[in-house]
This record gives sequence, C-alpha cells and structure tokens, in this order.
Amino acid sequence: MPADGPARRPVIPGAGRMPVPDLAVDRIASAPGAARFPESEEHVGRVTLQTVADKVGVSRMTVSNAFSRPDQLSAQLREKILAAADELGYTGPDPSARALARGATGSVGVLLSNSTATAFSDEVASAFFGAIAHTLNESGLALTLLSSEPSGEVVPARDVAMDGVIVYNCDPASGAREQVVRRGLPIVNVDQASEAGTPGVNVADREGARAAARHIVELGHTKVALVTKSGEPPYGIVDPGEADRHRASDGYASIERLAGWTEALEEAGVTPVVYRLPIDAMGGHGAILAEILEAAPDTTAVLAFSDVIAADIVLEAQDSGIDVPGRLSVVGFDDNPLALRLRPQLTTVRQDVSEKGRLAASMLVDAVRSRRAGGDASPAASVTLPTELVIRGSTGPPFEAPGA
Amino acid sequence: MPADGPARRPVIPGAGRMPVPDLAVDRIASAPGAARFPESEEHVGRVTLQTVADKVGVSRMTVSNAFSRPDQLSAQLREKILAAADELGYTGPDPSARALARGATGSVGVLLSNSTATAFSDEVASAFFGAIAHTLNESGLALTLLSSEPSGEVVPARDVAMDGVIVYNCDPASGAREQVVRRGLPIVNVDQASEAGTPGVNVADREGARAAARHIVELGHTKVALVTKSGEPPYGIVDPGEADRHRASDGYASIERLAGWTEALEEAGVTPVVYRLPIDAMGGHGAILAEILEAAPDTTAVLAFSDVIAADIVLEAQDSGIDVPGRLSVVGFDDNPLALRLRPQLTTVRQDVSEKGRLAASMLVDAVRSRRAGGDASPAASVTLPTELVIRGSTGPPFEAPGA
DNA sequence: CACCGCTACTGTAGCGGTACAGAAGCCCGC
DNA sequence: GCGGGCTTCTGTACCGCTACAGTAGCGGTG
Repeated sequence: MPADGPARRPVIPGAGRMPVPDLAVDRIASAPGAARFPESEEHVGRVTLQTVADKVGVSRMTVSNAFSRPDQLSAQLREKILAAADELGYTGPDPSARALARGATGSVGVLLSNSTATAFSDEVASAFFGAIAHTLNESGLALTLLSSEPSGEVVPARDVAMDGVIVYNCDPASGAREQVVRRGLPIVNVDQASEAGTPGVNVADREGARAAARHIVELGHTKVALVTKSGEPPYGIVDPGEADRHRASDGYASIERLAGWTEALEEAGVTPVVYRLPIDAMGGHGAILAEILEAAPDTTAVLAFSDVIAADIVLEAQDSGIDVPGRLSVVGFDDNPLALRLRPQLTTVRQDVSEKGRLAASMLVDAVRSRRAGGDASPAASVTLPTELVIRGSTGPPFEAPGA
Repeated sequence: MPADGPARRPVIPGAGRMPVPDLAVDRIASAPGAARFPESEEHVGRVTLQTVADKVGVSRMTVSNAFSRPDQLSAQLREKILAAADELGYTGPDPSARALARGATGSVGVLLSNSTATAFSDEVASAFFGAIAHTLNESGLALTLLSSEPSGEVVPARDVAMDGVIVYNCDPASGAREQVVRRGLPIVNVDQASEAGTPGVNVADREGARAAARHIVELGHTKVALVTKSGEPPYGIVDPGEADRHRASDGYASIERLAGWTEALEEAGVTPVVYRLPIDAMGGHGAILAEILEAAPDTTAVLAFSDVIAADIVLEAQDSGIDVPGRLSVVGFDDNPLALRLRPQLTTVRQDVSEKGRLAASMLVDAVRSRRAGGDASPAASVTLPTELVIRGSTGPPFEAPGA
C-alpha cells in the first residue's frame, strides 16, 4: 500500500553536522508557517534530489532518473522536474555522491614522476598530455594529475578518487605505482619497464638510439659523446666504469636510449664519453659542450637524450665558433618542434608522442569500461611504438684535422 | 553495555549490485593482482573499514580514526589495525566515500578553453600548468583538467567532483564557467576578463603590448604588421574595418594585446596591418610573412601574439633571405625559452607564467580552505602581474630603402 | 474477466565513509 | 570518596545518490 503517508522528508536537512545546530533547528521549527525566505517555498540546507522531489511532488528516485536515465520517465514529467530543479538552483546530482553510489568517478589519473613541475618541461611532454586529455575527454573522462610524491598526509596515488591510472615514467622507488596496483585500479604503463599482466605503451627508444648511433658511426665518427639524464649523482662527465650503470631512477627512456647508443657504438668499437644531466634539469643547460670538449677535445659528435638538450649544445657550439655540422655533429631525440626551428635543423629520432598519449588513453578507457561492465577484460597486450631516425642538417662527416 | 552483540556485518558486500555477481566473486579470487595477498581469512567482496574492524575486533569508527585521525586512538592499537588492514589488502578509506562524507574531494579543477589538446601547445602554457600542479600538490590537492566542452552526456564542469576551479582563458560562450558558478564552487579566474566578486589573476597584457609597440615606434618604424589570434574567421589579413573588432571568443589575452598594440600605434599615427591566426593553431605556421608582405610590401616590423609565432616569422624571413633585424624587426610575447634559442634572440614581452600559476593555485587553495573552515572568506582581490619588455636582437631601426 | 505485457513511477537498501556526542576507564586533588 | 578532566574507544545518524525490485495503471486478449 502506497498510502502510508507522503514521500519521506529529509530529516532536518543540514543540521546535526553543520556548526550551527541551534540556528538550523530554529529555522526548521519556524519554517512551516512563515516562509520568510524569498525562496519560493522555504528550503534551507543544501539543494538535493529530495528538495526537488518535494517541490514537484514525486519520489526522489524519479528526480534522479530525470537527470541520469531520461528513458525511465515521461518526457513531460522530466521537463517539469528539470524546470523545478533549475528554479531551485539544483545543478544536477552531486558528483561525489554519484561516484560513491555508482562506483565510478568519471576521471582517471596520470601518475607522474616525482616532480609535477617538470613533467611539462618541454613541448614533447606537453603534446603527450594534450593527447591524453583530448582522448579521455572524448570518452567523457576528466584527467587528474597525480604526483607520485606524497605531500603531507596526502598520498595522491592512494587518496584521489579515480577509475584508472596511466603510470607515466614514474620512479619505481616511489612506491606510488604499487599503491595504485593495490587499489586494484586498471593501469596502463607508459615509458615504463613493462610488467607482466599490465598493459603498457612504450616506444622503441633503444632501437631509435641505436639507429642514431649507427648513423654517426656510418658518417665516420669515432670520437663520440653521449648526453644522458639521470636521477642521481654523479652528474657531468662520468667515469668510464660508471658509464653504463643503469639505475631505475634514471627513468626508463634514459636507460633504453643509453643502452641503444652504447650497443651500436660498441659494435663499431667506439667508446663514448658520457655526460649525465640531472633528470629534472629544465633546459638552459649551461656549458655542457665545454665540459665535454675539455675532457675529450677530439669529440666530433654528440648524441643527446632530447632535442632540447641537443639544441642547447648546438647553440653552445655556434656561440663559441664551432660549426655544426662542420666540426661537430649533434643528434637529438623526440623530434620536438624546435628541431625544425634550429639552424641547421636538427637530426633526431622521431617518436610520435601524440599517438603514444592517444593510445595509452584509449587503452585505459577500454580497461575502465570493461571493468565497469563486469567483464574480465583480457589485460590488453602491451604496445611498442616505432621510432624513426630523421636526418637533417646537424650531422655530417667528422672534421678532418688539417694536420691529419 | 556495548555487549549487545558484535559489530554489524556488511550485508553481502558487493553482491546485489554487480551485474555479474558470480563472475565478480570469481574474479576477485583469481585476479592476478589480488592473488598475491596471503588472504589470511577468505573474504570475498570488497574490503572496507568494516572488514578490518571485524578482523581486529574494534568498531568501524576506530579503524576510520586509525587512518584519518591518528590522535584519536592509542599508537599501539593503531599499529595493530594498520597491520590487519595491510594483511587484508585494505589500502585506506575509499576516496569517493570519503569525499561524500567529508564534503571535500581533495582535488581542484582547471577549466580549459574548449580544446584540451591545444592547451598544452607551448612551453609557456606548460610552465603555467606545471606551476599550478606543483603548488596544489604542496597543499595535498590534485589537479583535474576539465574541458569546457561537453562530451556526450558528460559535462565536466558539472559532473566532475572537485573542491574549486581555476577558470583559465575560457571561452565565456561555452557556459562552462557559469556551470561552475552555479555549483557554488570557489573560483579563481586566470587570463579572463575580470568579474566582480570573483578573484582572478591577470597579467598586464595590454601594457606589455603597448610597450612593445612603443619600442617599435621609437625605433622609427611606421609600417607595422600585427599578428594576433582569433577564435573565429576571418583569418589572414583583415580588412581595416575589422582590425580592432574584439570578439570574446578570441580570448582575453588576444584582445588585450591587440588593444595595447593599437593604442600605442595610434598615438604615433601608425595604422597597422592585422593578420589573424586561428586560436588553436599549433605552430608550424606556414607563410604568414609572405602574406603580410604581399599585402603590405613595405612592412618593416611585426608584432606577434606569441614567441612561437614570432619565431616562425623570423625563420620564414631568414629562409627567404630577409635579414632580421636589418630588414625586418620582430617582437614576440611571453618570453618563451625559445626566444633565447633563436638567432638573433627575440625581443619580447616577458610575463611570469610560473608566478601566475603559483598565484592562481594558492589563491584557490586559500578559498577552498577558508570555505572548508566555514569561514565566509572575503573574495580575495584580483591581481595583475606585470609584464616587461625585453629587448634582444630581433628588433632594430627600420631598413632605409636604398632609393629613398 | 483473469491474465499478460507494458510503461511510469516508487521504496528499500545500500555505496563506504566521517562527525559528533557519548561512555568507560583512569588518574588527580581535596 | 567523589566530581572533574583526561584519553580511548563506540553508536548513531547522516553525506546525496543509485540499483533493483516492486507496484500501479492500462490497453489488449482469448
């Protein structure tokens, strides 16, 4: 029997929790008779589904459906409800409450390496995020940036509501990634050592680096310097013994690129000079080339971890009268737009970061969707995107010393 | 007496809602990620506070306190609870549930102009986001990127859970900003026409542009072209009548910079040629200069909306044998790192985007905090950051035509 | 006219937490 | 020996919404 009274009223809305209980009670007590609020009817606390339901005289559920499942009620009633909601200033279901009830938040996280600040350091990284954001957006998901570094009591990887996570080039030591795994969220790894069972997107960094080094070797260079990035000291020119020591904190890309270079150089019997740059250096690199040339004056080619670094080296060379590529060949990595802005244009290894972002995002979207559907989605295979050597003007045959 | 029976158990946790209860249970038990927990006791559904509470034999509230308010229980018991939680694979309070109960989500949004993809188009924008992310992170907040464009049924500005919003250079026509206002969230505007009552951060775009134009005028230029950005056609060279028509969709910065330029030029009696570029153009601009010179062959100076555009113009000039600054002076805007990578280095108008981001973020943090504290915080005043003309090598006196 | 299949709406029972107001035990001082 | 002031835990009452299983009404049917 539905006759057992009108729809239930919210129990002293807003009271009991708010810091002003007395006032609230007071208001409630006098509300029925005297509507001293300009608001059409009295209605005190927050506007909720119930508020709207009461106004229209339907059940709360019907209002919910009006917003979230239009096919569940007549168009006519829906209009009426929406109008009432609008009048009350009700904007739609509270996202937090909805997230709890539905078990989905509508946003996914990107877990970044420790410093959120440097994640955007160059155009390439930015293009990657742009692609992710765009792809997610198409699926109606928002993107939340997560630092893998806790701040105070808050550990983003643990405390932020989300439906899935893209783990991007994230120091494994931080433990943030593990946190996400334990939460049982769908994950896609990017630029990250691949892990069994977790889908991931990587680029053929190693192969690209190898191609770059081969290109240099084929041009005839034998005195080669590598400029890489590292998560921990020592920085600068590195002792030969240290040169190919890999540390997880260097970042996956660094490790792979360095490996690719050295593999190809070894094949050719070339032993490079290695210069390590702090991983969070943000351009405006000072005198890298000067240091290299001091340690190895006969260097004729430099392979750099990124185009940004390569550009700095080219400029440093030019500013000190060293011709590129006449006396020094320089190869970058990424095919940053700036490679084309440099004169000579930069020889580099292209990777398609937009595609990387797009792919990672859509893989995650799939994972989130299939989980939501209850399906036990096969953990999508990992993908490796190709790299491509792009030869431009910054490389050429080595300088023949006049005296040779 | 609390002896009236053990704490209540959750009623068939996880069941009754999942579309595929059997499968779901199955999955939990066998999922690769979940399997590695020793699972002391069997326990199927989701692990919640109650699960842990039952295991330790305390109330749910005490477990909650162990995680969220350590000072509310003895260190000893807390340890015990944490250990039990760990053993059960309980990661900590569910963020969604917590958000609902606490009324705070722990993340704030950045509402972007329609295209999330181009928001990151250059290093300057990226630095801005980096600064925001970093500052928020220090306060334990995550950053959620919101497109002002709905996608399907989802309207980010309405449907994403957050505690506050930074509205960044957002097309007012999209209505997204209004949505946020209606939700009653704290707001900080950035690069946005200021609005009464809402705090905001702006830069002195107009003054900076004026300084740039004055610089050009003082060098003696009288044939000047402006390259601006616009949200809608016509693009390219614009009829004189159209030149200073402002449209909200052009973006606040465009409007202000254009205004600054024209003000200063007018003072000097100079009527510029205006070239409009689509607002979402992402660099690699084709033949802007060629078009300008075709329309006004005697142009000796170009004022560009951004350094990226300016750089493209400088390169275009150089590639077609036009000396900069000998025959053409070019001024950018922003003081993008690339301004220093260009040869000659670019004369530009510096704005401190990192500071802009930092400031916007901390203003929002304050607003969110004071709201949470119940305080009805005065709506922090708006701030305008200074700009500064930085004269480098890309500008000089106008070319004296040999025949003159 | 009981029976069926619809559509349109409603009630119940959560989602997984947290705030707040107890209540129990305990040490203190008078 | 008793009220008071801790510290440490517990119970209740929500936060605002959604899933699911009804229940009503209603036209068509055999």
